[in-house]
Amino acid sequence: MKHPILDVLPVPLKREAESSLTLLSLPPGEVIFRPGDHCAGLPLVVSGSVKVQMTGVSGNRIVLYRMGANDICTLSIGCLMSGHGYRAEAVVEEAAEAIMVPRQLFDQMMAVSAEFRTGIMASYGRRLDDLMLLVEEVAFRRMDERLEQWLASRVKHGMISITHQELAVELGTAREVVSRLLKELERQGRVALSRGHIQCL
Amino acid sequence: MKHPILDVLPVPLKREAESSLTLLSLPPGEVIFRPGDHCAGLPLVVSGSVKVQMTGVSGNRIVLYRMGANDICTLSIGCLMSGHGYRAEAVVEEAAEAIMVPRQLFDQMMAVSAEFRTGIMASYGRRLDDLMLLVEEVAFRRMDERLEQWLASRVKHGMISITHQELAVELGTAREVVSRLLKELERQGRVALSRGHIQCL
DNA sequence: AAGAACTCAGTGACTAAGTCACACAGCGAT
DNA sequence: ATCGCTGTGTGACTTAGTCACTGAGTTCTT
Repeated sequence: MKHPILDVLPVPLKREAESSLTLLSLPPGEVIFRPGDHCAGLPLVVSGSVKVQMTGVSGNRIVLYRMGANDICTLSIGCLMSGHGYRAEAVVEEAAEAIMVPRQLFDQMMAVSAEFRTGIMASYGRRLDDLMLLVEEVAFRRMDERLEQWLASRVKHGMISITHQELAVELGTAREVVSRLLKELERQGRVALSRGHIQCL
Repeated sequence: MKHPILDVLPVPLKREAESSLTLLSLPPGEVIFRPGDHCAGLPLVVSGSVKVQMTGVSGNRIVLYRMGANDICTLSIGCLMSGHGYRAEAVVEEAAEAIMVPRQLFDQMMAVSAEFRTGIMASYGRRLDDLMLLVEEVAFRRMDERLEQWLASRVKHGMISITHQELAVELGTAREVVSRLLKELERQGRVALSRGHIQCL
């Protein structure tokens, strides 16, 4: 099976998982779950990239975190256990492959393997850490710094394809703020702007 | 034993827990853990109130959430599992009682009881939800609304004992901002201010 | 009891960020 | 070429955060 958390399972259970679970192919733009949705099982991300974002009462959105290869959708466990609907939304960015582990099988895995439990809990811990850092970032850091850091962290060949609106959702701010900060960077000769693209120099 | 999560355990393990675990008394102001601390075990809060806050790179602090009676310090599980130090700090507000479950015993409980596992995971889910709501609040909601809501949520007999600085940490903003907003509320005749106290009218 | 030392609160001046309203540019469809 | 849609630029204004400083209320000293 293609997800490392399954490799820690004892052989019989691993076999069962391999035979009963299928690899889902998720095209970019696909919405895996939306606010209010009920949780069908635990998604394990095998490849690609999925962003998790939430919409506030005000209608504003913000990206909370991303999941990549080998990640576990920890958010789903809470929904699975408490029966609440999701509060956030998951959208595929780069075409992804995922495995959906149904609740019953998940329970079995948790019961049987200490290593599996540790993996799940550690994943939870990381997510909690991510969110704590995000709170700090949103509450205290300057937007120009955050923007530059975001750009630096995901340039590919000096070029990024994204609209100002999308970038605003990444940072949890308004489109106008992003436009103005980018314009200032352009004036400083640090980037070149064109419709839907940012060229980092 | 005094914490409900322990009641779901099978009798032998519950007995063992009752005999080996002691109830810790924590006076107000006591720091249960600080950033960087290593995790000794899973704290279960039996009574009282504990706030969890973090300090940003800028030195600013913000309260992330509170734990009350019957809560589980979910944050500790991540540290326990991954071996990382804490990123936040826990401070006792109202004198609290807590039980500290050492890692080995916690592992045993997780191994033995499905109900215990479900309780732990559900607690994790709630904490994630809290933090997601906090992100939204900090990113998008107006400070005056947040301040009024905070006051409304914890008035006792119309009176609150807190300094503007402490209130600023609750909301993740600057002391001056709190002072100004409170002064405006006083001008509107909604509160009466005195050193260290806010009287809600 | 008087003064020193400390904590808490108030405020002006300024910068950063968010909101609102609107103009206009790039691009695809007809 | 024109229309319509989406994306971007900008001015004017409000809200929030920062800096520097004053002064008021407490507690400690002697």
